[in-house]
Amino acid sequence: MTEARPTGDELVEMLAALANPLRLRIVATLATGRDYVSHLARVIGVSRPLMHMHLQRLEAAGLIVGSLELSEDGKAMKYYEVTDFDLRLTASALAVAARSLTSHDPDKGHAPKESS
Amino acid sequence: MTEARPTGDELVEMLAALANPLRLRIVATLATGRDYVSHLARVIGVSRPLMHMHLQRLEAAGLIVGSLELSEDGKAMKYYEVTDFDLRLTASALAVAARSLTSHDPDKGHAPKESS
DNA sequence: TTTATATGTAAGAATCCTCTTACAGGTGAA
DNA sequence: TTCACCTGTAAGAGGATTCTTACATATAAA
Repeated sequence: MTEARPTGDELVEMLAALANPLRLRIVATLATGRDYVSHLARVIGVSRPLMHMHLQRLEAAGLIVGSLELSEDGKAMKYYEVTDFDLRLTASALAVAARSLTSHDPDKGHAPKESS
Repeated sequence: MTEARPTGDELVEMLAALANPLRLRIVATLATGRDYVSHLARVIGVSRPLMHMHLQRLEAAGLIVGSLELSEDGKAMKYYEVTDFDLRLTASALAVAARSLTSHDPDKGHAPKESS
């Protein structure tokens, strides 16, 4: 187990990264082996800038990692691969993660009276 | 295990529902026991219409269920409680779920040439 | 009747997300 | 030089999310 226990904020970021059909498909594709962005964009059928953005989102969440390498013919290739994350989503597990959320805003008075 | 294996689309909806600090806190609170929306809004510190919206989102994803009941003094109370979902998020598990995604659009030609 | 509780829902603003188009740079081969 | 690859990023449109305010309903108690 590499990804021990993410904080609430980290968990939200991970879930947000995975809560997208295209990004889910990207992770699924990378699960079968590493690949570089242009090829990945072609395989999945998406424009390269769009792929680039989604890969950044997944990497920021810690679900994939990229490394810029030089191919034999000298071209710069950015290879991505999945990290070995393992998240368990149950109500009680989420309750634990929720304790470390940093979006309380206890000062800002929400919940106005709303009396009509 | 109640939630056997959601489809790709269902999984995305579940993840999207959980990928929000407030909704994560709602699930965490309901994990300690059922509650009705007005009280839940007060406890968490959010306006009731906002709580209502988030509860709908969570219920649509199948993470919570609500039941409208009549209290002793005749008031209508909508109680929500968590379902016993149990999701495992690994790269290979996501790869399985991704196969049942319904957002291919194989006709619509993405990935234009983009040659400058 | 008025007050307090509960429910639902609609309209609008502000913001975030998604995606395309267009530009910048680089190397190697014809 | 030109073409075919690779990389990155910025601008803008369109739509989805999030949240507030405001309205509507109902019951019980003072």
